[in-house]
Amino acid sequence: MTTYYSGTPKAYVAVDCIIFGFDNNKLKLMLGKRQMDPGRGEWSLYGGFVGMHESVDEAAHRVLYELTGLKNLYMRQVGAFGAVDRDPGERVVSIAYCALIKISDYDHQLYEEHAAEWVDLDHLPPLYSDHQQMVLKAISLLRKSIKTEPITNSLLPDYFTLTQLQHVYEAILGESIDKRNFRKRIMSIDLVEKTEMIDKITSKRGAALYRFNNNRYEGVRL
Amino acid sequence: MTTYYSGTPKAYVAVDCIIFGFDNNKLKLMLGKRQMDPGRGEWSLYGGFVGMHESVDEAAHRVLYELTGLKNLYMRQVGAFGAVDRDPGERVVSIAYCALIKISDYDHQLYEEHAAEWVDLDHLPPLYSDHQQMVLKAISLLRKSIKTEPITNSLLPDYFTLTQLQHVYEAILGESIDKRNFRKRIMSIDLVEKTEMIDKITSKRGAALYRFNNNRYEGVRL
DNA sequence: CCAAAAGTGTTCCGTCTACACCCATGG
DNA sequence: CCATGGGTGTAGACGGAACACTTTTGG
Repeated sequence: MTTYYSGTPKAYVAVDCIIFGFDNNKLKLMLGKRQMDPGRGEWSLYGGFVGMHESVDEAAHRVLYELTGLKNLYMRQVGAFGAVDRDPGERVVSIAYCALIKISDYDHQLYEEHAAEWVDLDHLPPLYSDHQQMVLKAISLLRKSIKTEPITNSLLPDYFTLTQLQHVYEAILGESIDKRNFRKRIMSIDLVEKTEMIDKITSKRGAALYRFNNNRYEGVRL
Repeated sequence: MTTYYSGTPKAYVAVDCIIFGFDNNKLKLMLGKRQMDPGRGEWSLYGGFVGMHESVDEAAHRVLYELTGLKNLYMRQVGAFGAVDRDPGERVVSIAYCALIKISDYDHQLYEEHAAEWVDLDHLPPLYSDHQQMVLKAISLLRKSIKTEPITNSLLPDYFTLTQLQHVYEAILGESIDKRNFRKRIMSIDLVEKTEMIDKITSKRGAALYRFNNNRYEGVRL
């Protein structure tokens, strides 16, 4: 071990995961009650410390994996949070990551192990430390990226109806969208393709199921 | 000092500043040669370690102040960089910040003290560690934010011609813009106001000098 | 007198928006 | 048979893009 910077103070470096899911036409956030001091019992994002032999990105993926059993999820850095007293007692700099998961893929056994809950985004409880700021920033980023990146495919199951897709857009943007205009836009980018399957669960008539085709959209706006 | 997290490893936390200026119709980046090991002599962004009694944001402002003598500059977090071996020898997580400064305000005595140089953005030398990635991400952010935030007022002197303003946009966006369309857009948002002053330096005929009025643009697109 | 930069409008085209009715079916 | 959600087209408004000539004056 070299000692180039001896005398310089170090800090704990953590990651916190803002995990979004989509269910019942609502955006949900995965929260848990903190199981360690300080802040035991408060609602909190899932997080963990960055190990010495993993990058910060890897730490975020690891934490998410430990929580959900899922790998290769959409994850994106939200930002570093470094107020002096953001953690009571110790100096912890935390790097927030936003993740999108398909709730249907989530291993439900893990709910109880981690005391995880899906909380409705517009009924958030008070959160530990600066976690609320992290969530707000993540939502703001989501709203921007939904216009240029195909992030919805991380939230929906493999097959879905156009109405479901529209609901995802509406939940993220926080506004309702005209059905005909929405379908026109979606069809003009060739983001999805129709399948032969029909969903009869949510409607009597039945709705065509679509899937994402893996074209990327380049420079497309919504 | 409490010891909630004893056993957890710590890391050095640093900030690095991507400092943009505008001169001679070009975007410039302030670089220096590293004056410490490791990497002594390599081209590098300016950075420093985060102290225990300052937030990460404050550390970034402090580093910028030490370098330029300027306070209250536009600064924006670019992101955290946390590869395991991004710093040779020690584990350093660095948080990059983008700053915009008016080159005319810069105290030129400080150039030599810090061996700072303004380097043309499209002739960047190889940079230390992951600093090039930081720069690329900062440029990408700049391109996005110029459409929604009045960042140009951080790059131009208090009084400027519309042609200068257009050159800033062109330099950041990396493409040329139609003069008439540009002026129409700028006038439709009321971003700037005409003054009685006339600049006779760059043209024989003389160009009207404008200044920013401090309206912010809310939700405006370019 | 001419080179060099400032300044100024119009037309066209594509995109976004608003808007309402019929369809299929399970219960 | 009716309630429920699925599916479809058009017209008007708006904003962005293309485009060229006149003005002023220092040298």
